[in-house]
Amino acid sequence: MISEAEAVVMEVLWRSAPRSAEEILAEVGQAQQWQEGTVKSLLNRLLKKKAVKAERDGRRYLYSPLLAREKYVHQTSKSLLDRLFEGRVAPLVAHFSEQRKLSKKDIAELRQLLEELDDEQP
Amino acid sequence: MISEAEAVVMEVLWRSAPRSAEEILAEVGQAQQWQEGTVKSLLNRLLKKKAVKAERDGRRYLYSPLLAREKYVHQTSKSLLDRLFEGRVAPLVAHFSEQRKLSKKDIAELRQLLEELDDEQP
DNA sequence: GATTTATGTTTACACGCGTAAACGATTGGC
DNA sequence: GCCAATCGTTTACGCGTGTAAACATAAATC
Repeated sequence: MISEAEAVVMEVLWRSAPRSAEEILAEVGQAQQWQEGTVKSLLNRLLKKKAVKAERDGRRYLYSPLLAREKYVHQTSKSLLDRLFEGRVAPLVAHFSEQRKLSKKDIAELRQLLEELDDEQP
Repeated sequence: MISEAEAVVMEVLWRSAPRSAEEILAEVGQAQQWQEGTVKSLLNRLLKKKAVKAERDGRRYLYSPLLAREKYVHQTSKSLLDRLFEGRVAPLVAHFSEQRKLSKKDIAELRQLLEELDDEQP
């Protein structure tokens, strides 16, 4: 599985790829306070894990994701649901509801979602 | 923060406490294939992190949670939401919905939840 | 009282991660 | 052709984790 720092790099590539190491650093350097070497290392680990691929572009490489964000998000979330909420979504929502941590926007979107589910397969 | 293996021990204590190391092992040994020493180590790390407390009971200790499950669940889930879903619940539910990973039960419970929210503060 | 038994405490060790420095190779400029 | 800049690759190092063996200690038994 892919680590948290690695995921930061992936997020950049998921937003737009292919990208060079330099570009990735540029996009993430401020927020993360990373040096160049750090990004290089992370990219190499991601290569080893087959989460990204690299194609030569002159003297440098351009990196693209092989692992789809959808898949990563799903694995990660499912693992959390399994560990904390018996593998189901509703208990998680209930938890946030009890903690008063549902925004208006959340509630509106959830309503919308459920309506759409109604219309789906009758 | 508390690690995944440590959380397994916590779950036992959250279900019922106080418990001895032996009892914890008994409850978790099958599933985890852990030796006694492993549980002892995890308990000591949890003590150091102030996630559990120990009270003497004759020759042994009985352990109880200091960290509330609610709190742990919240920290862990919020961190995931922040990293993957802009910090909000609805996008997570949408994700599982798109993946057709909402059970009937989930959907029913979500509906219920939203109805209850209606009734709350008018 | 000496030995075994039951507990807890200390130490260990390999592995992944976050973070980077050092090294190497290729290329562009003079 | 040599030097400097630009990339990528290798190596490093401390820290947390998963997993446990080794050690210490106190109580129970013979």
